[in-house]
Amino acid sequence: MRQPAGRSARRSGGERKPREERWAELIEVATQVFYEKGYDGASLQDIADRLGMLKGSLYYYIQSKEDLLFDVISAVHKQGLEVVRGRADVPGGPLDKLESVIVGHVEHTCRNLVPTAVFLHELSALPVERREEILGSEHAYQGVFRDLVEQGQAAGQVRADLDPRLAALSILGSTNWVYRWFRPGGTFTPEQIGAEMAEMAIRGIATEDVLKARTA
Amino acid sequence: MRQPAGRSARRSGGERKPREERWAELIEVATQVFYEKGYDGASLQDIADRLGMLKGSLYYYIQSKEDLLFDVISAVHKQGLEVVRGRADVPGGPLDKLESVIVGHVEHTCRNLVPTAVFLHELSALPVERREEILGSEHAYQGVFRDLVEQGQAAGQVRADLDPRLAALSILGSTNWVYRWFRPGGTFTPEQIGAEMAEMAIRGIATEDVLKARTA
DNA sequence: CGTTGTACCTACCAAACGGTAGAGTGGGAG
DNA sequence: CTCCCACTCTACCGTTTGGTAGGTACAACG
Repeated sequence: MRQPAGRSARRSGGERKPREERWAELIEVATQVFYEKGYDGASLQDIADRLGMLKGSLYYYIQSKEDLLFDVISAVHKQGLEVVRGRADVPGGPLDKLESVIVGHVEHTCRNLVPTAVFLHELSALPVERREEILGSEHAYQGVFRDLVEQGQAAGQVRADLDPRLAALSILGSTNWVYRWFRPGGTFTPEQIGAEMAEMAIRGIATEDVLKARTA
Repeated sequence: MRQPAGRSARRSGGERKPREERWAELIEVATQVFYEKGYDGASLQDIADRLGMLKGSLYYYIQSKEDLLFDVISAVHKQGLEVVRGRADVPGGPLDKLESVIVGHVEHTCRNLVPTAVFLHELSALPVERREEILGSEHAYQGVFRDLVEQGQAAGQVRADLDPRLAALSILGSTNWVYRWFRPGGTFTPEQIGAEMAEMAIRGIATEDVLKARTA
């Protein structure tokens, strides 16, 4: 099949959309298609079909398929990073901050499930340079968590024998994994999930003193 | 380019390999290629090239590309499940079992990094029926963890207010995430990582009593 | 020596892929 | 009324894809 050719004769009614609005639609549709089929499994034909557009017309908006993935991923990553960094600035001790960060991170993941899944799953489809352009060479996300763990250790609130990087990766693992099982309308709300996960994570790394104070 | 045609005239020397040995090579190469390029991004041409074989010849061994992915994934999943189930039968209380399960799971992941990554990353490339054929309809892996959490609660060793499924998913998240950052020869050995992660996970869900006893 | 079966090659398909060039087409501005 | 240009379509390209049909060299066996 060269081109569908069926739905030609100009989409009836002919509601023309302005550039910005159409671009937003493109990103949204592309995100959804990448989510369903993966980057390599998705074709520009799929995306164009859902937009009621022909494949070639997409190139009025994009330069390449890869650009599309890049835009999808960098948008959601930037957004998430802002959330997490904002939460790290909340008043209180390191553990209070960490709690806020975890809750914020989980909520953001749940509320942006599809783009987040694309980010976490398809990042590897980008060439290394563009990947690092997004992540920042020293893994910004991971850094926020690790820094808070270290601050917690300095304050005597986190077990000193713990490796901060390992602890950060453990917490990031459990929270990032959420994108694989969370479905809106399930048993728990994003807030509940965030709260429970924060509780587990913090108890997992805290010193005895903190735990006693926390329970009391 | 139709076919390379360069290395024709029958692979010189002509060391013929018996079926079983060649099959093992195929699986190993396919696993590696799927790991590097993803299932959709990998082509049978890639795989055949690395085997020093022509694309068409692969069909002497397989029926379809999908079969290859299925075999890779189901093998490593079965193996991992055996490890985890075996560890769950270790003598001791629920938390001792859970600790052993976590350590075993992490070690297995680290020692089978490439196939595990393919399993966790490309499972979604399989059609639902075959996916469920592997996982078992009620998520066998997750079940092991959840059961242990519930047993822990029954024994008063795990906080009663915790949702067992959520706890299991949290633990599975942090341990499964390991495939994304572990590299052999890094700072930590699989044993160390397993031990630390088990410690964090168990402290995260245990009751105060258990924690006091654990420290002492 | 002839037969048989294994393991691979040759040569090909139709379909789909990402991408390009250029021709409309309709609405808004002058 | 006209002209412009934002936006989409038509028609195509070269390449690669998963997959197939039939042939062939070789070793083992009777």
